[in-house]
Amino acid sequence: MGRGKIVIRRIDNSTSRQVTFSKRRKGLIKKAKELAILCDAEVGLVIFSNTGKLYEYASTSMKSVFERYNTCKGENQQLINPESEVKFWQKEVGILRQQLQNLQENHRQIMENQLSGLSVRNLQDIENQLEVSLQGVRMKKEQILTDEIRELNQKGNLIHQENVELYKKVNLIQQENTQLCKKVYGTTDVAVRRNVFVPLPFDVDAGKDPQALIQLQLSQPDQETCETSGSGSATK
Amino acid sequence: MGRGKIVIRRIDNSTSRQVTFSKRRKGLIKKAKELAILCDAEVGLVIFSNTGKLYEYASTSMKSVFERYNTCKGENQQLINPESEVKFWQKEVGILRQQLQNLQENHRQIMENQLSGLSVRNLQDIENQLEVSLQGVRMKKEQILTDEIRELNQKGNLIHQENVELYKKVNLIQQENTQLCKKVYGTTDVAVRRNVFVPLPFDVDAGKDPQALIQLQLSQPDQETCETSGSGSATK
DNA sequence: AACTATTGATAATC
DNA sequence: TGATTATCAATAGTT
Repeated sequence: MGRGKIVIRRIDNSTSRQVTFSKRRKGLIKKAKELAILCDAEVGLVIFSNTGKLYEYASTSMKSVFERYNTCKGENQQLINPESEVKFWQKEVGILRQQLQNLQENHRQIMENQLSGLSVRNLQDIENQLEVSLQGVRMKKEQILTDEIRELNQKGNLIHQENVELYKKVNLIQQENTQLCKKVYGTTDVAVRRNVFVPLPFDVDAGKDPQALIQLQLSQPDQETCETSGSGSATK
Repeated sequence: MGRGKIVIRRIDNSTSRQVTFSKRRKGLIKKAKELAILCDAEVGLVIFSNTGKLYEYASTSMKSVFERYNTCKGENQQLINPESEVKFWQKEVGILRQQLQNLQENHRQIMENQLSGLSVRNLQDIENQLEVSLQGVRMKKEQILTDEIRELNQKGNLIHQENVELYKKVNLIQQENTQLCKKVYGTTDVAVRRNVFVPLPFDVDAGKDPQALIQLQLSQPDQETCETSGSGSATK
């Protein structure tokens, strides 16, 4: 391809080498371009000179060529270069961002639930208030009941005392009767003396739990024995 | 360079294009090699065919070429340098990991709070159970009270009836007395007839709220008028 | 860098 | 795809 054939080995002469480098480099890049154009290929060419100078050609861009190269090769051997490292970290960032979003969504929902939890607490407050009110009602009810019991006991005692007095009077009259009978017939009037009234026991607490009574603070009359005889009619 | 000159533009004929690609690709790589050897250069060549197939040549290694390329370029323009890009993304990952950790810690605490919230619910359950128990106790108490009231009413009625009967007997005996007195003295015995007993009203419900009584389901006796007398002594 | 003799690459063809 | 070859581009050596 020139005035004479040459063997392909490093050119010792520095000048010749540089000259050849210039010529061949230009030719190489030209042919790379032609290949890319003629054959619709993506071509990347990087040349470092002996002296460290960079020459390059890329039909598209060097980045594109590198990435495509890594994609092709990367399926076989990972971690060939920094580009793939960048990809790796970018992927990591993507995953972390997704996780963050999920957690934040979760967080939001929990916060909403907590708000509803607060309303439950409010409901409990209301319920407590209701309970207080109910307790007031209950207290009043109990008051009414104990009052009633106390009044009933008082009335019972009154009636009982009346009975005792009546009993005394009956006895008194019977004695009078007896004396009268003696005077009239010289004997006792059997028809009149047929019954002697003995008070029935006024025992309202029979079978009751004493503690319940204490709790109720009832003023119960003491247990008594009394006799009763009855005939009654409602009048109101 | 062939049987005829060609213009450098995409070869429409697919077959021709592929053939040309083969030949020129080979030639290009050959020349790249020659350049690297002859001129002691570092050369990297990447070729993607129309069909996506990868062909490559690197005098040293593709990784070496890429790294050297990036080093060269990176010193001039920072943004292209994957090294710094990697650092950037690593930093980003660090930040995101920190955020994730914070959120997770937050999440954990909230979950614990929710657990304590559940225990509040448990406490409320317990409280509800307690309330049920209390209601049972209250019911029993009311039952005791109403039973007591009913018994008192019954005893009251009994005593009232006794009073009425005693009253009748007093009247009867008085009549007898009167008759006897007439027979003995021809006149009435004043000493014996000094008192006439009239039953006191047996009104336990006076001043009470009728609705309260209905609520208590008390079996109240009809309001009556009655007279009572009492006397008592404890025995238990 | 220019010139050119010569080689080598390759387009066209089979 | 490979071989052939006529042709021309690339370039080694010279100036």
